[in-house]
Amino acid sequence: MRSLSQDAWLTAGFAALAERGVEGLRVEPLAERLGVTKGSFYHHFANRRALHEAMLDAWERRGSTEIIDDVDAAACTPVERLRHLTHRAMRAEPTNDAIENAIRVWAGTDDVAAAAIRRVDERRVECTTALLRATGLSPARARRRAQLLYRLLIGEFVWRGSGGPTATRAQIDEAVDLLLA
Amino acid sequence: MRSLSQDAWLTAGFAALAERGVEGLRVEPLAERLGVTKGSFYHHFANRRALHEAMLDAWERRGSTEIIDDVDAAACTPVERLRHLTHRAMRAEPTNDAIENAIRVWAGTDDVAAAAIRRVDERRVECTTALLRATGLSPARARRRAQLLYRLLIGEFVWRGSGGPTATRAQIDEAVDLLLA
DNA sequence: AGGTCACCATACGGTGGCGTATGCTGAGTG
DNA sequence: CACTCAGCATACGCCACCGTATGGTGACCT
Repeated sequence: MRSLSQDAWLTAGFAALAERGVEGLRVEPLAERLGVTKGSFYHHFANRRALHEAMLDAWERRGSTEIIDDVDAAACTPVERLRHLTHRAMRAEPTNDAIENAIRVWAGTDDVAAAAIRRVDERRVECTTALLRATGLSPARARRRAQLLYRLLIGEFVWRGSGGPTATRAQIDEAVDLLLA
Repeated sequence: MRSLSQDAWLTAGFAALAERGVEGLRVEPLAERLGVTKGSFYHHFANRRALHEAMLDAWERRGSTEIIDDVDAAACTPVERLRHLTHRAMRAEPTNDAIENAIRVWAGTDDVAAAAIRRVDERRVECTTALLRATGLSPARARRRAQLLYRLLIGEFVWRGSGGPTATRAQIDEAVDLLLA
């Protein structure tokens, strides 16, 4: 099947992206990892760039539904939802963290990547803003604090990636408490 | 002069690092940027790796003194110092931001870079912790909140780098207020 | 049985970058 | 004035990777 193999390349691509960043997204090493030659790659993709964009697309698509589903899943009151969302978002998943960080870095030198992560960021902040408003904060304040929380989230991801400490549940709860004060 | 030319390579290196990340730290492009050939490079450095480590060393050396000097410079009360530090640290300086981000990413695949940024992080958090303790917070709480603030700082740097909004003075002040609550 | 096509291998030319070898030049020194 | 040496140029071999061209193979269809 064609789509199956395409997916295999995408999966291998995300693994490489997590390990080495965009620069690790090279055709021949990926082929070796998959146990084939690059002849296969150029059968499924026009060129290296096509893989890149397909990956960005897949990542954005997955990143969009993920959060909303997750927030809708459990917890009823806005505050409970916010706590759930925060814990969920901050929990350590090395591969996903690394991918997100890599794409964020990638965005520094690639317009398509920048556009993708910008849309994802916007959606996430929008979602958080809505939750904060539902707890009674004014629109402007809710947005400011949503951005604050989002910076915290990014900082957590990135710091962990460069050897920093992982936030404890207590720290996360304390941060949310402070935001709701 | 030998040391002068070495510095020129370091300066060019930091510019390349800010623009393209570690992968932009290539000998021949740097040489072209400096208007010489790579023959010059290999006169000053044993190899590419030597430049990398020299840059990490220079960055860490500069990053160490910078903060302490800055905090000692103005403002008297701990709270004033904290505000000054926060504003100073968060102010947008594209090149420095980019260098810091690049080194943090670099740390993901390079042990020497990881060790360097780890030491810098530790020093900064230690400094912030001391300030927070001086405002009356308990040692444990001061440390937790210093880490919180540091995550915020990293998040600000990185988000800005990927197209996010720049924190306003009001947002920064609000964050500090929340931390001191 | 013959044809088609998805899927992959092999071989090739081209490029960009690393590191080395070697030669040139001009400024300082005895 | 001859020597030395820092500083750089030039030219080379090497490697990793990109993309293309072309051929092979097995499954599936008719």
